[in-house]
Amino acid sequence: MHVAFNLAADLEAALLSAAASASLEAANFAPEVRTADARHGDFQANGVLGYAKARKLNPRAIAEALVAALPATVKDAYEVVIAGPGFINFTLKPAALLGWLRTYDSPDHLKAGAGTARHGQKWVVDYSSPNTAKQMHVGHLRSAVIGEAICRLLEFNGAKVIRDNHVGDWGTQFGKLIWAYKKALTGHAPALQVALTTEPLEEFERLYKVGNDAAEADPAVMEAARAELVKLQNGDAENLAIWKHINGVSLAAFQQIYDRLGIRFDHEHGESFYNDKVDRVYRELTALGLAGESQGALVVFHPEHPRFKTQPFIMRKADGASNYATTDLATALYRLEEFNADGIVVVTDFRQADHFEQLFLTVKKWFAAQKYRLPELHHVTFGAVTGEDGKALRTRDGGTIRLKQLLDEAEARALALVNERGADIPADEKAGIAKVVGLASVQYADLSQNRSSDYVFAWDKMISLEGNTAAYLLYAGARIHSIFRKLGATPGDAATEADASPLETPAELALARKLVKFADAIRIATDTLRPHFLSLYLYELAGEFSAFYSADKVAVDDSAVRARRLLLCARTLLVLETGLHLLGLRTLTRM
RNA sequence: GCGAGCGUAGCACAAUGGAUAGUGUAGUGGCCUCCGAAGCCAUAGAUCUGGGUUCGAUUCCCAGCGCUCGCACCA
Repeated sequence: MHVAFNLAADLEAALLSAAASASLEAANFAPEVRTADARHGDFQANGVLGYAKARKLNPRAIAEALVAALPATVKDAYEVVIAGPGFINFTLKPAALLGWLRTYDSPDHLKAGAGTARHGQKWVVDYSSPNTAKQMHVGHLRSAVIGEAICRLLEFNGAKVIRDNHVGDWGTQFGKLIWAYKKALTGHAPALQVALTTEPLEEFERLYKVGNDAAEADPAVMEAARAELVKLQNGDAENLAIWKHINGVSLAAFQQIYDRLGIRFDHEHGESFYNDKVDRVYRELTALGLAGESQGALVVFHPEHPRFKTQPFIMRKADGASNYATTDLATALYRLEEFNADGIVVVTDFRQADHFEQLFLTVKKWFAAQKYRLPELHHVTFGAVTGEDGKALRTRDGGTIRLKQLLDEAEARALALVNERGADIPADEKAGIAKVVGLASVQYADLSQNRSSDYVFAWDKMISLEGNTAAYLLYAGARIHSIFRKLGATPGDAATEADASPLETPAELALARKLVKFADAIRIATDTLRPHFLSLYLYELAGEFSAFYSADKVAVDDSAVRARRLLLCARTLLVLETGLHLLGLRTLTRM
C-alpha cells in the first residue's frame, strides 16, 4: 500500500475529493490542513469554518458530511473527530504511524518522497557575495549560511540548484588599492611579500586604508588613484595583473571559510564577469523606453510606484560608468539565457530591499516587453547584525569581528567543553568533534531564528552549547549512536525491525507523531525560503527523543519492544541527520 | 520629510488567520547503583498603544509611539 510522504498534503487532497462527493462547492472549498497542536491530534482541517460561515450554514453539519464522505483509507489511518465550532481533527493510529516509519527508512526514500515537489525545476541561488580585497566579517555569515541551507532545501525538493557567488570584484576601491599597492611594493617589498603571503586579505585591507587616507589628505593622490582605476578599466596590463592577483588571492581565502562551512559554489561570476554584457542592457532598455536620461545619468523610473516614480534606478552613471544596477540587470538576463533558470534567489541583507525591488520591477517589464520568459524572482533578506547596543555592526567602524576569528573562537570554546566531558575520546578525535560542534553552533544560531529579525551579536549566545543550540541536536544524535553501539545493532536493520510490536507508550507515540511531520517542516521551510522552520522542527524532534529516552528504556529484554524502540531510534537518527545536513551542518557519532 | 523592516516574559527567540501564545536562558523545586546529566520532570513570568476587518488576530488593515535601516550616481 502506498504511504504518502507529506501526510498533510495527502489529507488535503482526500478532503477535496470528499467535498465533491458530499455536494460541497469543491471549487470554492479550501480544506486548510495544518499540523495541529498535539493536544488536538496530528493534523487539523480548518476550512469548514469559513466555508460554512460565508454560506450561513452550520459548520458542524458540514464537517459531519465531509467526514462521512472521507475514503476508507483515511478512516483506517486516522481517528477523525469534529471539535469546537467545526475543526476536523485527525490523529494517526499507531499502525499508520508505523507504516510511515517503515516506508521512509533511508535518506534515499526521504528524498524520493520530498523530491516530487520541485522535480525538473532549475534554481539559481546567489549568496555570500563578499567584496574581494577584504576579509569576510561576521556580517557575511548570514548570507552564506542561510543561502546554503536554501540551496540544500531546494535540491531535496527535487530542483537542480546552481550556486553562484556574485562577488564584488569591480568596485571603485581598486584605484586606491592599486595605488597603495604599487607604492608599497617599491618601498619595502620583502616585508610586504611576506605579509601578502601569510595574511593577504588583512594586508589588502591595510593597503586600501593607506590609499584612502592618502587620497583624502592629498588631492594629487586622489587623482593618481583615479588614474589607476581608469587604467584598470581600460585594460592596462600591469593593473589588470594586480587586480587579477588580488581577486585570486581573495577567492582562495574565501574558500577556506567556505570549506569550513561546507559550501562549494558552481560559479563565481562576479561583477567584472558582466562587464562586456552591459551594452545590451543599455540598448534594450533604452529602445523599449524603460530607461531614460536624467541629470546626466541613464535611469529607470516606475511611474506606477509611489516611491520609485521619483526615486531613480540608476543604471549608468553620469560619467558613463556602470554600477551594480547595470550588472544586476545583466546578471538576471544571463541567468535566464545561460542557466535557463526557473527561479532566482538572491540572499542579501534587508538594506538592499529597495534596490532589489527596483531591479525586479525593471526586469519584469523588460522581459515582458522582449518576450523573455520570466523566472520567479526572490530577494531573501535578513536582518542586521547588531552589537548589544542595538547598533549595526559595520565594516568601517573598527570593531568588526572577522568571520575567521569567530569560527576559531567557536571551535576553541567547543574544544574546552569536549575536553571537559568526553572522557573516553582520544585527543585527536576531540579536536575534530570540537570543529563540528563549534561550527554547527555558529550556523545553527543563525538558522534557528527567523531571518527577518535583526541579529544581536553576542559571543555567549552564539557559541552557547546549552538549550536550543546545535549541541543539543548533535547530542541527541550521539546518544542514539551510542545506543546502537552498546547493543551491537545497526540503525535501520530490516531483520531487527521486522520484529517490532505496535507503538504503545505515550513517549513512543509522541516521538513517532513528530517524525512523520518532517515532510511538512521541509515544505514550509522551502516554500517560505525560511530555514528556521526546519530548525525549529528538528529542535522539537530532539526534545521528543530526549523525553522518550528518559521515559522508555531501549535495551529491554522483550525483543518485540526492543525492536520497535530501535526502529524509533533509527528513524529519529535518520530524520535528525538528514535535517541537519539540509541546514548545512555536519553531524557526529559521539561527542 | 517620504518609505521599509522590526516591536512578544529580566534577557534572547518561536508561533504557515485557529482552540489554553510556545521554547531557551536566568530563578525556584525534584531526577544519575539503571541505554551518555551537553540531559529529563515540575514551577513562575509576556503579545508597544488605540481603532478596524474576521466565527476567530501575535499574525491582515488604519493611526500613533519606539528602535533600526533606505532614499541620485558605493555595493
